[in-house]
Amino acid sequence: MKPVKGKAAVNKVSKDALKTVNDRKVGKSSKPTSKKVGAAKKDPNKPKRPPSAFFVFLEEFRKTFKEKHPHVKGVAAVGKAGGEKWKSMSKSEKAPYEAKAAKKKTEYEKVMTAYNKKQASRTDDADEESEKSKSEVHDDDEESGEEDDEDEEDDEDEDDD
DNA sequence: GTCATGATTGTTAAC
DNA sequence: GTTAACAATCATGAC
Repeated sequence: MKPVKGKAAVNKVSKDALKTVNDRKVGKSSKPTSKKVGAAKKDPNKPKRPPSAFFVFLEEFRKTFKEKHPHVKGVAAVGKAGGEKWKSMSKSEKAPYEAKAAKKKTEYEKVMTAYNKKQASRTDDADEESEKSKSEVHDDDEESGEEDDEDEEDDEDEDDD
């Protein structure tokens, strides 16, 4: 179990936004306009974004990096090294990672569609349910089970390449 | 014991 | 079109 991930994912945002942004793009513009900050509400049920090609590569790179530099601790060093290597890689070298990322993206779109549908129907339902739920215990819908796409991950994984 | 931080790039979504 | 947010990772320090 890794409860930390949940929080890490959330908390990292703040620091990421603070520093990364500051370093990366803020340079171009100084617009503190909090766009989604206020509008974006966090949905624990919302599917996570798929890893980009770089992240797919990073996963593998981390393993290699750790083997080569077992004494190096911290993800910062790995991230930096991975970033440099990524830049030095040729398109053909990145291809397999991009393919994997594309696959994940497709899945993500699928899940998102289902999620959006669910949200829509839920909102609709919520309207009616809100009345009923007053007297009834709203059953968790999360149900869970519907998440379907899980099975795919089985065959996806190591694909070919 | 729990949480934030650190570093990277790509992609997405909101404006 | 622009830009902020977020995706993974994990040892470590701070509280």
